[in-house]
Amino acid sequence: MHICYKHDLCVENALKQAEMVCENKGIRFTEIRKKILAMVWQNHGAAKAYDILDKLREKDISTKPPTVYRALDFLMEHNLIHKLNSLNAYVGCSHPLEPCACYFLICYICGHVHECCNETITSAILKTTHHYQFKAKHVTLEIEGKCQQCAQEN
Amino acid sequence: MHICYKHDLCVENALKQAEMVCENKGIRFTEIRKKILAMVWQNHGAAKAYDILDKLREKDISTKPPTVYRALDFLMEHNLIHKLNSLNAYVGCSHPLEPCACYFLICYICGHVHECCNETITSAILKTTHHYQFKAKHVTLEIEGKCQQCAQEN
DNA sequence: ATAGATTATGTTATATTATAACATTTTGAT
DNA sequence: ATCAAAATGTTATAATATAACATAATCTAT
Repeated sequence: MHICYKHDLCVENALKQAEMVCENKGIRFTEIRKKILAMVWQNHGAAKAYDILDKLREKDISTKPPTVYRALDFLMEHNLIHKLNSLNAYVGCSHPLEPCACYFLICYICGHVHECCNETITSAILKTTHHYQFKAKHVTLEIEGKCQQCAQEN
Repeated sequence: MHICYKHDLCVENALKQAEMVCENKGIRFTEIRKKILAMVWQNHGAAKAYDILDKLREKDISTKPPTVYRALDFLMEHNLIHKLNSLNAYVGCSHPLEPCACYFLICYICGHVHECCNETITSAILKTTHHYQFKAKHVTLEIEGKCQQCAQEN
């Protein structure tokens, strides 16, 4: 996966924003939630629930699936992460303070996930749903393919 | 779910088109595949793999998951059905002879799935992927919400 | 028409993903 | 300090999907 210059900053930033979101909303950003958010942010790929579980179990063997799923549910509810349904995996949200419909470019070579929140696509979807008088509540848009870097290299 | 005037015709048509696809491609449209395609087409909602399995087991108790998943994989490979990742369920394709990127409007009230293959959305996606020089291979676009009928009724 | 190759199906076992239900602990509000 | 609410712990199991190997059906070339 194409790496950040300093991915630590991404993680740090994500945690800081999460703190703010939770403070604004008056909800609790507990240690487990923090730890799991950091794990999802481990890189710019998508994290699998049971990989997170395994990692937690390295420190505390008694950790169980609901611990992970509850934290993931919490993080999703508050737009701190997104679930990628096509992968059954979870990815950090880069703008939790300003939630919006997000679309994902997923590289099947390197696993990199690019989140884009794109007016062009949003308005195209809106036009379509409006045409059918369909009241959209949630949009899943995941585009799998080969990212620019991987296309060059292969 | 809003029902067809004569849904039998939908099923019949789907099977006829599937015959043609398979004949064109020189692939085998076996009894199992036919039966499972018909089950997916049972209505305009999405069918769950294990519901199909249960139905098959009413006739032959020895039927096992791989039977279902193999048929579903075959049907997907040849664009006879689509998987809805947000539901883990499968829906018939209404134009298997002319495969294209399809988008789905899924009503969370009645379960109706509307397949739309919409130039507006397609070109918006194309514009975005092109911008990132991303070579898209597969698009998952599933829009959950309330369909027109259900919006009126509730 | 038949042997060998290919494709499809049967079967066993298990992997992967996720949740229900209830007990206990921690936190927040009064 | 007490009660209510929220979070976490724990047990059990549900739901979804695949690997691996055995057998059967079909196709292809002779």
